Amino acid sequence: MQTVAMTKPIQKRAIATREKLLSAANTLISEQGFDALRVEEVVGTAGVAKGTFFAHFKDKDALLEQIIGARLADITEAMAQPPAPQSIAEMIARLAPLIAFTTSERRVFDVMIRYSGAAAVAEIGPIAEQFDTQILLYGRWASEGPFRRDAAPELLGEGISAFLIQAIALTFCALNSQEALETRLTAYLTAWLLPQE
Amino acid sequence: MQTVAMTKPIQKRAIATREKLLSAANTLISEQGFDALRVEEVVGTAGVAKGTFFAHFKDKDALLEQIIGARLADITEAMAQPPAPQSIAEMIARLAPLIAFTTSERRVFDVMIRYSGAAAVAEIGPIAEQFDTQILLYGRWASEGPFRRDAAPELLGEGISAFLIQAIALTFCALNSQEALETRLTAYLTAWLLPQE
DNA sequence: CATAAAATTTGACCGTGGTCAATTTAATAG
DNA sequence: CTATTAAATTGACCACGGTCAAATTTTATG
Repeated sequence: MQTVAMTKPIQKRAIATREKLLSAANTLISEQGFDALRVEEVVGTAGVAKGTFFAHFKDKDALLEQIIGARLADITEAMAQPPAPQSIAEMIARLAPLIAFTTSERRVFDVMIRYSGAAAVAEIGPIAEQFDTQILLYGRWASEGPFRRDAAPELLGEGISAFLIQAIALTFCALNSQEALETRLTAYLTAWLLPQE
Repeated sequence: MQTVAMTKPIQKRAIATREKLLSAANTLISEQGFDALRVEEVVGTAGVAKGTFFAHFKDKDALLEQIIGARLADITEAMAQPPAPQSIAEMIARLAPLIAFTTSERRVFDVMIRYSGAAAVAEIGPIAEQFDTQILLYGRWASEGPFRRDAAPELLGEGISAFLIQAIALTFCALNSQEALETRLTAYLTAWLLPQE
């Protein structure tokens, strides 16, 4: 036992197997959506045994966490590129891709909510990490736009995130359309970011 | 076919069976908690066949929706009795029973979130109904206490609800304690109800 | 009562997520 | 090259939610 190789005991083909599983899952999801994903289909497509799946992912949701987290990362990065929005309307327009993805399937929203509350944990998951990043981004937006100045940017960011979730949650009730979501979110964010007293 | 009995085609022992199922479930939950509840145990305790369960409840969550909805109704009613809280601290103290129940088990929170977004649907579920009632209550509190006046009470109520959910969601991350929840909620509600500009 | 029609209940059966002891494969030492 | 050890993989198996055609019980009718 020398000084080398202490951090990573051993791994090899396992990385390739994991990639095969993720790739198979992504393919199946693109074909049939998140809700129709079956573990047996994933391992069948990947060409491995069922037990292997659970050697790589704690459960099915852990796989979804990785995949959804990765997609959120792309979306978040794209949202962060342009300069900060200078009005509520601009902000909501900027949030459109995130809203579209989050409302695309009920399952996506459920998994996101379940894994969202993990900020600041040692082993932070990919979804929680994205929530963290988003809150920071929203905080930056709040501080770089013509909005209230009496609260810490991060607090304002957390509020934006909370209102976004609330607006989306109400969307999944049958008769609330996308139109309603934006109207509702506008009311929330106006009261949150532009109080009149 | 005369003029009588058009609304209720037929029912009889079914009501008793439903009561047996609900009673059995409540007993089991009080003994082992929500998460350990098994449909087979419920029907075993109630003395009916498995299929009967699903003739009465669409799925397991539908049963939980009824039970959790009923408990929320009790809690909400108790919260509504005293006069409106006159400070953020009083408000959070008043919310204590609701917070305690909601954070008691992860499963409870998950079911509540899943069924919360149904306000204003024709066939409104018991949990969504309670959310609705709570938002109205919070709106009343906001209007009857020394808080901002530049937004509609119901909007303020929705915000309180959104922040409460956000604070609770963060609780389920390992290292956020009850203490942290109240601290966080205080910050949220202060910024929401008492903006300084 | 007898009989038909509808509501309710039944339990064998299935789909799918998840477990685990046994097997195979890769890494390391002599 | 062989032996030893640990990681990775396997697939039979289990747990549990949910389905459905058939059997049973209730209600309605003459």
